[in-house]
Amino acid sequence: MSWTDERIETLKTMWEAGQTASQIAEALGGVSRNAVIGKAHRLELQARPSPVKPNDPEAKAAAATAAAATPAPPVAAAAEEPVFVSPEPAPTAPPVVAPPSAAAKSPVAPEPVADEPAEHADDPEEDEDEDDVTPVAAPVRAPQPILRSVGPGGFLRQAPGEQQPPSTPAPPRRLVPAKPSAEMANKTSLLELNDRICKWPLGHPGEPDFHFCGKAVNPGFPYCVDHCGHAYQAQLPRRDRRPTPPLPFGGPRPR
DNA sequence: CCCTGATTCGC
DNA sequence: GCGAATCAGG
Repeated sequence: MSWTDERIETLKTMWEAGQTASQIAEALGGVSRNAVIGKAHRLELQARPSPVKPNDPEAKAAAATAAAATPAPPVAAAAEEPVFVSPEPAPTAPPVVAPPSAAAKSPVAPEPVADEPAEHADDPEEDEDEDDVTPVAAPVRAPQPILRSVGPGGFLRQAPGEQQPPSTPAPPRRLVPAKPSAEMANKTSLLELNDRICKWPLGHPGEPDFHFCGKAVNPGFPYCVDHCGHAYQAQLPRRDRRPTPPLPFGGPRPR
């Protein structure tokens, strides 16, 4: 897998939005977490809270040397660049949400299917399943304390099994770490992705109307039922297989 | 253990 | 340029 412009742009966007390297790697597909980190550094996207001490260069150098001979003596110091959070309150999604409209049409990007209001989001017996599917991405990620926001369906559902009591009063609204773009009012933005809303991208990263599907996921998958239908397709015999891989984020954009 | 990002270095 | 291996912190 190579770093196309689109992929790099997605990487930048997600990195700056504070997504973890693992999440980015998963979203991009075909690359490892390390690849993402490595690329991010090559793009000079660094400056993120790192587990590793930024201070004490000698110890770090020592450690690095222990692993492999490190000739480079660290130049002490480097001014600490404080990380700024946007002083403006984050533009949060409005409580009322219109169903996603076909905002961006592209021959490459998945198109939103005609959709009904999410009155009945889950039919438990919807099987596009196991035999002979091409796994594009699978593992579900542990939930992260990202701001919860309404999706196009109006609200988010939980499977009965994973109900969590509202023990914590009000999840504090997280301030947007960087570059909030205001015009995405109704759209599910990168910042609102969590493990239970559909991550199917609509439009192309970097474009103003780029957003994510945002419907409730097909449990166990990163996408909603509709988009799982796009993402996981039965293997056809090789001879008459369609030459169009439905990878999100993948395709080169014809301009 | 799991996760995270940082760094190095062979390719 | 790329990314696996390896590191260290949480």
